Amino acid sequence: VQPEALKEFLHRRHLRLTAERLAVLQAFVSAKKMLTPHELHALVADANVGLTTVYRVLELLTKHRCAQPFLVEGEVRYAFCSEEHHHHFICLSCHAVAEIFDCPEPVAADLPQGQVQYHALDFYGRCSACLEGGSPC
Amino acid sequence: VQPEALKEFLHRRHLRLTAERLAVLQAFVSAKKMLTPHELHALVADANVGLTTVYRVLELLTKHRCAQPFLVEGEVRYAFCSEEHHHHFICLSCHAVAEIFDCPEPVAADLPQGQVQYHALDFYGRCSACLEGGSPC
DNA sequence: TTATCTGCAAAAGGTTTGCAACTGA
DNA sequence: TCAGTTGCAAACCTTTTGCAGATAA
Repeated sequence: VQPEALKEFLHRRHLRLTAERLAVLQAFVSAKKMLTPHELHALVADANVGLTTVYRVLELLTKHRCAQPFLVEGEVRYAFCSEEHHHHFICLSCHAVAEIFDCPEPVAADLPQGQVQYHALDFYGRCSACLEGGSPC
Repeated sequence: VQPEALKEFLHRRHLRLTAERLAVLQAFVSAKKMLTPHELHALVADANVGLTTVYRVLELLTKHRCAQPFLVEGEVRYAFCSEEHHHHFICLSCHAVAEIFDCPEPVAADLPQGQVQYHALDFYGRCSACLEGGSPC
């Protein structure tokens, strides 16, 4: 998400573009990995953004489906998400996230077909960086 | 899980069969839905089982892959899980869980194939009971 | 008998809320 | 100007831990 896109995103919803939101969003997007609120706060600490604001931005993004919380090994981690339907590849070692736009449209025979509203499909493993270098990302 | 199976399960791991564990497990299995620790505690309250014990049983089951925590609408909910590979159908209204053993073996083209260790596939919607009756489950 | 398990109370974390000051539009 | 936003501190809730008493094996 570029500054312009963010401005447009916020303006469409009658929300204000603030330095804090910009800082949080840029840190979040450029991290390209799942972050805990605490980790995200650490990334914007030098911009003097409070932890409360980090929580509020995450809530805002989640509500607008631009972020999604996951439970990874007991911790709540947020991933930045595109608006299109997609899945994820998540690195268990460094929590890097890659979006998978090629949906295999999973169909299980013993599923109550008419009742499904949506599905979540996530792949877990190790990213190439973590497989190669011993110390990851 | 029947009492005998539980006894065998615990004995194999040098763990003790207690009335509390039996009560929690039976309530958990027979609920057939995702429960918060708090909800599970309420189900065994008349058996005088403490909340701490509920947490400890859930931790034990999770460690042995007999339970799995999910993040559903901001809440941590546990589902009882078979040992075989399976997926889930989760009712968004009453949190009923159905295990899906027919795995579609999802393959996405743009996925780093060699790196995937496992995948999670979950279907969300409304169970028949909730679709029919207005007041669900 | 004894290592394990339980409940209670306290501690520890993580997340949310109230509020006064600040600020983008 | 003024509704929306922020940071701080306090409140809240969930989960974990320490410990003394109870108990399965």
